[in-house]
Formats: sequence, structure tokens, C-alpha cells
Amino acid sequence: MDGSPSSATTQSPWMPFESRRRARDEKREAVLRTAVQLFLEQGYHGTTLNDVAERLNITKPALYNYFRSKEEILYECWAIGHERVDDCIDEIDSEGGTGLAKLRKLIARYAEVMTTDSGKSMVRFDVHDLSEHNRKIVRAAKQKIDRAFRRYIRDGIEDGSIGPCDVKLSAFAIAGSLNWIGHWYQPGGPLPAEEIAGEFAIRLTEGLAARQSRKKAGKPPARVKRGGKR
Amino acid sequence: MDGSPSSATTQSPWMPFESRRRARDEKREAVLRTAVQLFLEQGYHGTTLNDVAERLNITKPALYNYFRSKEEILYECWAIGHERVDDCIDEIDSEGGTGLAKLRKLIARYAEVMTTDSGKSMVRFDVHDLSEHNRKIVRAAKQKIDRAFRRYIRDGIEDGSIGPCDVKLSAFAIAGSLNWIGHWYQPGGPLPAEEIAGEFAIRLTEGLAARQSRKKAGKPPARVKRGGKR
DNA sequence: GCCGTATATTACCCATGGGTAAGAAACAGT
DNA sequence: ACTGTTTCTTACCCATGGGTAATATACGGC
Repeated sequence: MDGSPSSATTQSPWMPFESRRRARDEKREAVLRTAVQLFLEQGYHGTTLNDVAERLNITKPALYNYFRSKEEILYECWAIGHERVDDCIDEIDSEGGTGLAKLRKLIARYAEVMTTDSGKSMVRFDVHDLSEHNRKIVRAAKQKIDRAFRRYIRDGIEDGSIGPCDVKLSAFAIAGSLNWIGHWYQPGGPLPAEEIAGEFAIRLTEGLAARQSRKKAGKPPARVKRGGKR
Repeated sequence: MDGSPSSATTQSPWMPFESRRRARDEKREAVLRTAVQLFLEQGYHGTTLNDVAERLNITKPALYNYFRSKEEILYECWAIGHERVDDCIDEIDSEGGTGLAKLRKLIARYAEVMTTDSGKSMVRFDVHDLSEHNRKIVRAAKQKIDRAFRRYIRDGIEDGSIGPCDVKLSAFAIAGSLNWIGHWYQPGGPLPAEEIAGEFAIRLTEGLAARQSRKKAGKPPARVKRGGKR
């Protein structure tokens, strides 16, 4: 607003500091956005830092004002996508509901994230390209997501919203379908992201959902699992 | 038949040629086996040709007797896995059965392939690391597999073994679950490959399979798809 | 024994691309 | 205008690793 010349510019003397910091953060994000795009288009190793810089109309060394290495850029690309999923989990955990409801919510959210560049970066990049340190973080994060899936399924089995099933395999099957979205989805396509999300939330849980329509609980308990453990 | 003078080793004079050729092929395959292992362990770019050679107790240039480039090795790794899946499809196509039966057969076979190194190489390697030429082949091959999934589903809908569903999304969902196996399965684990295959064949089609138990076809046709096209 | 071929080795080339050093521009605060 | 800081450029370094040339060795055929 306003804009007096030569003095009395803004209400806060710290404004320049902050504005500068904000500009910096914006640039950082711009680098990441561009990097993700290129990594997805050409692959991580098929993309040079010169490519990234060029698309931003700057030169390679300028990137080193915002990142310490190419690997750090890769990691942060992944981190952005992961953060979005992680937030979903925290949110769902805090809300409550049946296991099935929570599972469906996670599926829908996860699916939608997977249609974005950030989401794709979670599954299209190779963990081998990360430093040992970051690789550990990624592994732990993936495990947390996996645990969330399993927890919701287990919750569902306990509260009766989900029929008996192999928790581990079911979680893997669902996660697989979702992750795969990051490999085939393209924005221009005939399927809008929300529709995919909604459809997946239904279809992926179709086999799991306890058939409450059949009388009350269908045939009596039947055998709980099938086969022994293993 | 006869022997030869001075040695009388084998029945065929061409034997040496052939034996030599066989030895060559065996070595070629040994290179591929080793390469796949290392690529999966360390990533394609994390593996040097020296690494491959070293594990085979030879030196890097020796590899060039069998392959023209590192990229060719990568491609052939992929090709081996793909061939196995492709054979499955041809076999299933020739056998017949309901759409659901064919789909289940494909799922089971595909799942088992995915637990092997060859199978993993189909989903863990980045197409960006292939030459334009080979990338086209891979794309076409993946499309063929996708078409097989969709065809079986469509067959199933037509012959009544599968209930109405979005063919494209269902195919993607199933393929995703299966491909994901290549990311999490490890031989030492608690789940043997055949069990995964069998379980997946059932669970992944559970939501699809027409409920023939409910009277005849449950509620009447209902709307076939939902929404228009898009 | 001699030769041709296949196979492997040693030694080398060199493009690529991540990363750095030194200094110029831009800019805020005084 | 002067100064310190941040940002960016030009110019460069250099390890890496795919790929090649020249050469040695094993081996089958005659």
C-alpha cells in the first residue's frame, strides 16, 4: 500500500527483513517446484542443475544459495509430498470414526496427493539417490504411513466395520494401488483427481467392508481368518 | 556319430561350437543376473560396471564382449522380467475361461513374477535411463499388459462373472497393487510368494466379482456406470 | 605345432556434471 | 555517498565412470 518516496515507507522497520526472508522462501520453493517438474519429466539423473537453473533464468551456482547439494533438493522434493500425507494422517487420527471410515478418508486424501507433482515425487524417485541420513528418514516415514493403513484396518476389524482379512497384505494392496497413481496419472487426462480419489476410496475397500447388508453379519462368525498364521 | 581320430570325444563335430555358444549365453545370463541384483541393491546409477564385473571376478571391459553398453544391460534386465509376464498373457489368452478366471490367473502369475528379481526390474528401474528406442519398446509392452487386464475385466463384465465397474480404474488399481509387490517383497520375509499370489488373486477381485450368491444378480441392473463420460 | 577366433586384461581417453572460488550487482540501513 | 550483506555470475576444478585401443591368453580346429 502507500508508497512514499524516500522515507516513511511502511509501518514496520523490520518489514524489509521479513520481506527479504519471504522472498527468499518463495525462491526456494520456486526452485523445488521447477526441480520436481524436471525430475519427473527427465528423471533425476537426466536432469542437471544447469537444467534447473536455466528454467529459472538463473545460473547453477545461484542454486547453492538455497541448497547445499543436488541431493538435498531431491530430498526436499520428497519431503513436501510426504508432509501432505503425514498431515492427513494426523488429521484423521485426531478426528475419529470407524476404522473403515478412517481408511476411506486416508485413501481419498492419499489418492489426491498422488495426482500432484509433490505426491509423485514420493514414488517416482529412487531412495538410492538419497544420502544415508535422508534415506533413513524416508524409510521411517514410509513405515509410519504403512502403520497408519494397518492401524485403520485393524481398528475396522475390531469395531466391525471391516471384515476379517490379512491386515498386512491388505495394507500393501491398497498402498500399491494408490502409489501407482503417481505413475500413470497426468493432469490432462479424462479422469479428474477427485473422481479417482472418490472411486478408489470405495473400490479399494469394497472387498474389505463387512457386509452388513446380509441380515446382520452374514453367516455366523465362520472361521476368523483362514489357514493358520504364517 | 562316430568318433574322431585321435580323441573320439563326442558324437557331433559341431559340439564344440555349440558348447561354446552355450557357455557364452550362460555367461551373458550370469552378467544379467548379477547386474539385476546390484541394480536392485544399489540402484542403477549407484552401480558401476566395475561393480558388476568385480562380483563376477572379471574386469569391466570384459563385459563389453556381451553387451554394447550399460543401458543395454538395463534394458535386457527389464526384458527378462517382461518376457515372463508376456508369456503368461499369451498362455491365458489361449486357454479361455470366464473373464474373472482369466483375470485371477493373470493376477496370480503376475504376483509371483513380481517377487523375483526379474519382476522387480520391471517396476524399480526408471524408463528415463533407457534409450529412446528401448523406451518405446517398454512403453508399448506396458500398454499391452494394461490392455490384457482391461480385456479380461471387460470379458468378465460381458460374460457376467464380473460386476459392472470402471474398467480403466479397476485395471490400474489391480496393476498398482501387483507392481507394488516389487517394492516391498523380500525373499526372506514371512510371506511366501505363492501365498501372496493366491491371496491377491482373491482379494483384488473380491470387489469386482459379481455377487452371484445374492439371489441371481442382486438388485436389478442399477445404473451401469455412474455419471456420464468425462 | 600352427593359426584363427573368442575372451579377457591393462592402460588409457574424455565428456559430464556436481561443486567451489572470486568477484560483480543489487540492495538495505546509516 | 559509504558500507556491509545478500544474491548472483563468470570461470574454473576435478572425481567419476562409461567406453575404447592395444595387447595378452586360452582354446578349438586342422
